[in-house]
Amino acid sequence: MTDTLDAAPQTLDEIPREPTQDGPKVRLYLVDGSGFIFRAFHALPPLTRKSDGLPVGAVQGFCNMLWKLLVDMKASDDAPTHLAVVFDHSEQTFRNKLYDKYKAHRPPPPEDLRPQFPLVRDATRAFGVPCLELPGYEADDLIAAYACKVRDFGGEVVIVSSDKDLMQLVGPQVTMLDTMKNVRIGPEQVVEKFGVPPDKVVDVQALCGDSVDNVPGAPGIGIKTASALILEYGDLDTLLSRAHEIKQDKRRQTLIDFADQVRLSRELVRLDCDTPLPSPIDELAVEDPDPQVLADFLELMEFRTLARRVVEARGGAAPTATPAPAETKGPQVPQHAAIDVTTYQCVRDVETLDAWIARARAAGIVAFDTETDALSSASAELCGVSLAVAPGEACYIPVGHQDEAAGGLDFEEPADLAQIPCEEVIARLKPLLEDPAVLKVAQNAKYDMAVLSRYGIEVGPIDDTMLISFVLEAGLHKSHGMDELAKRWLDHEPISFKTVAGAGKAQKSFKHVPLSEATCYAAEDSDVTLRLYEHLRPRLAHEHLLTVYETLERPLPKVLVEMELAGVKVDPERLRQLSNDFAVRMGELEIEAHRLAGRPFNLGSPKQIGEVLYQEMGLATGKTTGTGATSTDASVLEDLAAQGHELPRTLLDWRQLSKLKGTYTDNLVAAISPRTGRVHTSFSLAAATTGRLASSDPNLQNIPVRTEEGRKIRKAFIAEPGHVLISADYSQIELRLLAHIGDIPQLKQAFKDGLDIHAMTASEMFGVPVEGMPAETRRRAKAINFGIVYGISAFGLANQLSIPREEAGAYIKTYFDRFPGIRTYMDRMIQQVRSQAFVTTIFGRKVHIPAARGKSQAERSFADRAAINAPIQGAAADVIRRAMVRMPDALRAEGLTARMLLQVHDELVFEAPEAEAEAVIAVAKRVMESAPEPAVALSVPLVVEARAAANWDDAH
DNA sequence: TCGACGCGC
DNA sequence: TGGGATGCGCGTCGAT
Repeated sequence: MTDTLDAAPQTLDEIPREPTQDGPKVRLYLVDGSGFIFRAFHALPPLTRKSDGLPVGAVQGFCNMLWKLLVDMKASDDAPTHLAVVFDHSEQTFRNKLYDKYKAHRPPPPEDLRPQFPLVRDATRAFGVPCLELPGYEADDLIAAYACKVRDFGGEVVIVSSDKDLMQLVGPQVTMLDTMKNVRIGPEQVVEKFGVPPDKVVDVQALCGDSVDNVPGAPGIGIKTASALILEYGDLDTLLSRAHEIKQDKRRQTLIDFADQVRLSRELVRLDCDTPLPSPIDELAVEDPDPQVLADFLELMEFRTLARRVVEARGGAAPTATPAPAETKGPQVPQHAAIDVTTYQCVRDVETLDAWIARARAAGIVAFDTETDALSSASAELCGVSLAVAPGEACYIPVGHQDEAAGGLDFEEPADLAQIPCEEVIARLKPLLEDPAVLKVAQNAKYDMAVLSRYGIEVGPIDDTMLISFVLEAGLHKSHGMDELAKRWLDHEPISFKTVAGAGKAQKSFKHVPLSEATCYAAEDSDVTLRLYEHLRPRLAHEHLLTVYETLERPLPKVLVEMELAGVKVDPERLRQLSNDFAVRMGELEIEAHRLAGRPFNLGSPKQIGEVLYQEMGLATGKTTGTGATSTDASVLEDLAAQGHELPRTLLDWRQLSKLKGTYTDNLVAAISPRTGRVHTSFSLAAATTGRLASSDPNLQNIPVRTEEGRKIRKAFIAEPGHVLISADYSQIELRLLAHIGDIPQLKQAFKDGLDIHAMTASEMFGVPVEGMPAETRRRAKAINFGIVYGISAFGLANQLSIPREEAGAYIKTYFDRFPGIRTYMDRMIQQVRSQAFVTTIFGRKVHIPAARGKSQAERSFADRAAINAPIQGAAADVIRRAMVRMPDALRAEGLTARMLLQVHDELVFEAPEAEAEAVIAVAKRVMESAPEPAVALSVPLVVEARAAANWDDAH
């Protein structure tokens, strides 16, 4: 191989495996990754990836720096034997326990920077360099710990950073390197900066403090004074104990008054050399990057210049052929051996468990899945956890398996069910599942996160194969469940749950499934998940959907878990009373209906209603259902009632009550969790192709609101004592987005002027002034506005407004004449869906509409309407998702304890202490109205209306 | 398991 | 030509 990287003085074989052994001296380069990201972000002009607008400036700066370092290193006399990039883990460290204001004023990282954090770690790995990070510690502490260790073994350390906080580590064997300014920092440079040698830097920093990190220090003392004092008295303790000797009155008093604060400051700035090392030093040995992995990464990031440099440095020619178009090439997918469930391991002792955890850490990635004894994550108990560290390398860790209650004539030998105690498993898995340096992968991560959060584990960082599939192929498949994905991509049919647990009446809880079978089933799920991840994840970047995934999907499971676990309080007494009331009135209506029909019949059966109305009473409207049966739906019954018939009205009234009672009152009471006394819905992220969420078990997105009777149910949604419910909803969000997307000047102006949009539409269409406009005129315009969003036809509008079809057709024609931009928008979408079979939202979400390739005209018409609607409905869904992602932090930043409980497509419902109501409304409005920014600058304002009240109906 | 119906946005 | 003729969900019920 002529790879120039091989020309480095040491090859892998010569690198000592143990730094303690005799042999070539260790020379460790530690790159301050976190410091570098921020520096690159602020120093370099903003750069976005051309294909999809993903901000990548800091990643590019980082890659250039790392590449330059690797090249320079080889040429230099002090080339490293070992190398790692060190990252901060979380905002909470032991320093926050010492001093709660430590780094408290730090604003959250800029929005453009956040998606780049994981990418920089990807970059590091692509260059074949280990990433180091540790929960509860800053990068500086890890750097200190490694530096001390290597130094004590007689090795050398080069810290690639310009952070002054690291200068305390400089010494004969430890230097710093500022690659951006290309300067070395040794003891001399430290004296230049602090006026004292490195071993006194901590004392000086303790005295002068640091406003950026919120280290208090002593007021009025800066570097000059501090270093002079330390030089005079020798060290900080001596200075403080002899503070009374200081001549200057003010300075003397300051040091006496603030002695404790200075000592605390010293603890905050002193780096901890005893920080545990996440990886042994010999695992940091310099290795050449895998050329293919690196090339693939640079290609994905579209760093063409750097990619060319890397190829040239290797001695190869720069690629001359133009790469194939992105859509046709497809990313590389690794090939693996077929799935074999007999190879999985059942983990039943801690040594084996620890070995699996170590393998996961070494791999830096682990797929996992939780097995539970129930479907609802809010109540499910853990039965076990499976892990996969590589394709085919998976295990199952049972924790709650039991013998089935031995009853009757069961003489079978009791199975060996020895398992590691649940608490032990949780305690050992927690650090792994929370480790920022280990990526977790799950299928439908929300479920596992909800289950594990009740065991005190906050899983992260995490990728979700279901959401990746959804981003790539929403609309192409009805479900993105694992079994379907496995069949589609791995050509493999996983063991079904039914096979191991049985079905129907005979179904048993997973905890009663024998361990051997449970292991095959559970471990296979993790194995499949990991393989799916390897298959699907590369496509995100390749198909320019990484930003959609990172911003609109990946952050949401965590947010939704919090909402689902919070639940919403309902008043069971009120609902029971309503239910009784409904039942009584239904009984009366039923008697009345039987009397009118002349015989008893089932009011709940459309078929029997048809017999009574159409055959026996001879009524007719002619409307039929899809299967040819005569329809009895509400619009038909309304027509018949309008003709003066009594029975249809009775049926309509009965149906309304039946619906309310059957769907809402009774079931909501049944849905109250005995554990929390609240109702916990489940939100689905991958249900509606447009990106809307869906709610189920129970569905809290279709609680009645339109009728007086229905609103009684809404009134049963209440807040805890001393709290209020707050409802914040977007006003006309879909029409506003249509105005923006379709670029409709009159609509945009009307929204900017805050006009009544339906009245303005009516005025524009019918040429009547808004003032004194008849209500009916406005109603018609409103129906048209909504119809347009849904791709309505003249027939549909005629039905909606009960007007002749010709008249409806004329309205639509007038509408298009007045707002020609809308016709243009519709035609554009129809053309796009017919040529590509998908449309996109302004945020980049892709909605596939395969019916556009359908055989029948009906199918294609359907596709046309979906194509008109999807970019609007989808953009609205994207907007509220963005608001939801930011909401918890925004509330917390204002010191508010309010919680987000529900999302109803254009509405968010919160629960807050009464005293917080106003502040919460302000935050909710701000976050929701600015949600599109900075990704999209809308040409219309978004307006959110919010109210607080004791129940949902009054708040809405 | 399916279709009809009806609740929401 | 002419049938079918507003988007996206979920839950209940009766009929099969």
